[in-house]
Amino acid sequence: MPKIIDSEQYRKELLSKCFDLFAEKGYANVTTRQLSKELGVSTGALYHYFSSKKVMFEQLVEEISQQDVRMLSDAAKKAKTLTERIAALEACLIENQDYFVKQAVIWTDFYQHTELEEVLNNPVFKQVDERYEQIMMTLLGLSDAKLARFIWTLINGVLLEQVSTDGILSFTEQIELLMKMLTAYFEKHSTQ
Amino acid sequence: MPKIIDSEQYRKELLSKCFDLFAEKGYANVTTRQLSKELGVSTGALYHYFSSKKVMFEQLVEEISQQDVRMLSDAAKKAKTLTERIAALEACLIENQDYFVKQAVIWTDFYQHTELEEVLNNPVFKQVDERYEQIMMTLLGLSDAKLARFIWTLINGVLLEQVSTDGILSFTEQIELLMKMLTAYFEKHSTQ
Amino acid sequence: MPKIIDSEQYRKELLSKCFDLFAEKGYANVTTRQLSKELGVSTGALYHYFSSKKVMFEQLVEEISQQDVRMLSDAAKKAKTLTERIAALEACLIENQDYFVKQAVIWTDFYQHTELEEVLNNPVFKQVDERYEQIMMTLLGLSDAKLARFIWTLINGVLLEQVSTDGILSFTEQIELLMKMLTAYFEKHSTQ
Amino acid sequence: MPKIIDSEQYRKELLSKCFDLFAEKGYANVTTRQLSKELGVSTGALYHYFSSKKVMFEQLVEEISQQDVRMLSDAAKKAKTLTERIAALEACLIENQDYFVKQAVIWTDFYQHTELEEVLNNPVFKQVDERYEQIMMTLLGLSDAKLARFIWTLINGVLLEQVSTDGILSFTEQIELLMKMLTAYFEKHSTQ
DNA sequence: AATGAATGAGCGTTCATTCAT
DNA sequence: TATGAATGAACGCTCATTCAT
Repeated sequence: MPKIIDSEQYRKELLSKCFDLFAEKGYANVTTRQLSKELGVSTGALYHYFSSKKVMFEQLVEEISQQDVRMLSDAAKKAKTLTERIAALEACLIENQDYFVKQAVIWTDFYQHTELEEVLNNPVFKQVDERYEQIMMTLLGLSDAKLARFIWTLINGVLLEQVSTDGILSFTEQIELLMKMLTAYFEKHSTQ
Repeated sequence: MPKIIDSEQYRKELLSKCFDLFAEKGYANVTTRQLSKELGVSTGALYHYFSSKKVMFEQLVEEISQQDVRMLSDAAKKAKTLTERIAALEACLIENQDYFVKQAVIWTDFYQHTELEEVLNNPVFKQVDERYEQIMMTLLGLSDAKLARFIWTLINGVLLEQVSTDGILSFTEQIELLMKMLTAYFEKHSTQ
Repeated sequence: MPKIIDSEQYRKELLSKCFDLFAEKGYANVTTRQLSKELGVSTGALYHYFSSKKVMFEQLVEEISQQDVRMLSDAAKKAKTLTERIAALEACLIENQDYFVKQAVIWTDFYQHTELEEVLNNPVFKQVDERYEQIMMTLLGLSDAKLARFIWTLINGVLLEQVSTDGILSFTEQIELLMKMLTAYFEKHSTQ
Repeated sequence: MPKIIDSEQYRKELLSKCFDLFAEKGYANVTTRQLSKELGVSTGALYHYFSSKKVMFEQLVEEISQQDVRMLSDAAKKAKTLTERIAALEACLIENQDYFVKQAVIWTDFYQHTELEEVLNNPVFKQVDERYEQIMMTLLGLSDAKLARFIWTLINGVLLEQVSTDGILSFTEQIELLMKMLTAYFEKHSTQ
């Protein structure tokens, strides 16, 4: 029980430690006792850093979205042509497969456990949603926001499939297939 | 004998009545009291027909898969060419949009609340998974099981997106887009 | 664990059983576990009959006020002259000393743990307050509501004193003294 | 030596600052965090000056009793006849109405949260009780200790009534009425 | 077959108190 | 002295499940 000096720093550490637990069991199936045990602190300490389990989860979701943006932004930097961009996205997803699967699970869980009105009115989540749209537009050099969002939707579909099959189906294969579909679609619809 | 039939019939009625509740609130957020109230029976009666809440949910999932197969089979009957088949799938999904969204939510919820090992070892769910694979193969006239499964995965991605945006994004548009992508992919890869 | 048939009846029994506990320890110092143990039921059963600890306490307060009115009404019946009325009040208080002391403690506790606005706006408690006023007016044949209320106030002072001294000071003596004061006051101010 | 004096002085300052908080919310409803925030110190500092919340409360009660004695003693100084004494008591109570109401609340709270045996065996509180008795005897020139104590009891009844009605009933009126009763009683029983 | 009262482990949360700094 | 992060027992309450009727 060393005394924590950088409180903000420690809060983020706690968040990153609870990522796996929430991803594996889901919000409703993780108890605060499990959380505190896993994080190596008392339940009281948890409430010192987060005003409730719900708030903790929300802050985790926020944290994740920032990390996603960071990862995908980095992936986009070197790619120039559409083919290169698609390859870069594919590589980033495959490289960070475990992370992205967990992330997708947590988002799904979040939407499932939050009142819709609350989600839609929450400025943080509006912004997060827009960030995903934006990053997909930038990454693939698209001008159509809906298309960008749609591609992210399909990726999420593949990520969530991993959960239900525990990776029996090859993630790499599926992402490659998805990217081939995208390529076919772009080829067909950009030349017309 | 007639009593058993009635009882079985009644069990199925109860299941279909709890579909909406589970889809809207999620497994963990529905209490047995809510269920019994909604179904118009006592909690005791619920336990007469289902040995636990979990079993009830599992039987619902099974029931859903059978209904899915029925709906998609019907859709496939008249279609002959690949284009017609894709159109039929699109029409079926759009026509039963609400149902399929709820169904996808329930499946996701199910996987999130069940230990993986349990899912993978459960013969019922193995079979259900295979049924989805089979129906997509039949419907689209595919010989590649993985591809069939993959398409179902993408459809699920679009269905779940509806939940998080509450239909702000047009489901019809997205399904159409997905079908266009499939068409482009098939065109490109069947001629090679 | 016999199954309770007359639910309403049983609820009242539970209330009367928790009277002593609340009076001896005070609302905040009685836990629901203590209550359930003392009442011989599970904590769950408590919540079957009362929606919260607070509601339980409020219903107890209501129940008490009704009982008070009953006791004091009975006391008033036979008395005719002012002297007789005062004697009847004195007798009733002394006879039911333990009950009235506990009742006073619970009221005090209630006011101490409830937001004032809530008390003042609560129709039940308004009514209860008026009942005490009314019963004192009837009992002593007064037309002055404020005087009636004031006398009840003084009686409560004596009742609460018993708590802090645990009856070292004779309750009987003090009530007699209070009644003498009342008599002296009435004699002086009715002849003028 | 000067440090000790400062420390002692500071302790008393802290006590006087927490008077309002305890009076308004009650012992059980004030947390040590609230206390430390209100007093402008850390929770650690609180425990430097007081070994526990309970001890803090007890010392406050003691402090109050000393202040009461001081106020009532001052009131008694100039009064000579019984009529003057009663008027002086009345004036003192009315003038310091807010203080005396809070004080009565805290005493009541104290008795409600302390085991009786503990109160009765605690030399400090024995002494405090006697001080009240003494001051009432001195103030009213009484030789009967029980009568003195009884009058203080009635005054407390009126003070506590203020809490439950939030001053809707005039405190001044009620104290005047009480003093009239006392006068009537003294007149009747001193001439016999 | 059906009821709903009863159970009690376990939940999220609080808070008096401690102690490393 | 003084701080406030950390503790963990205990709180009010929930709810899947059982069982007397």
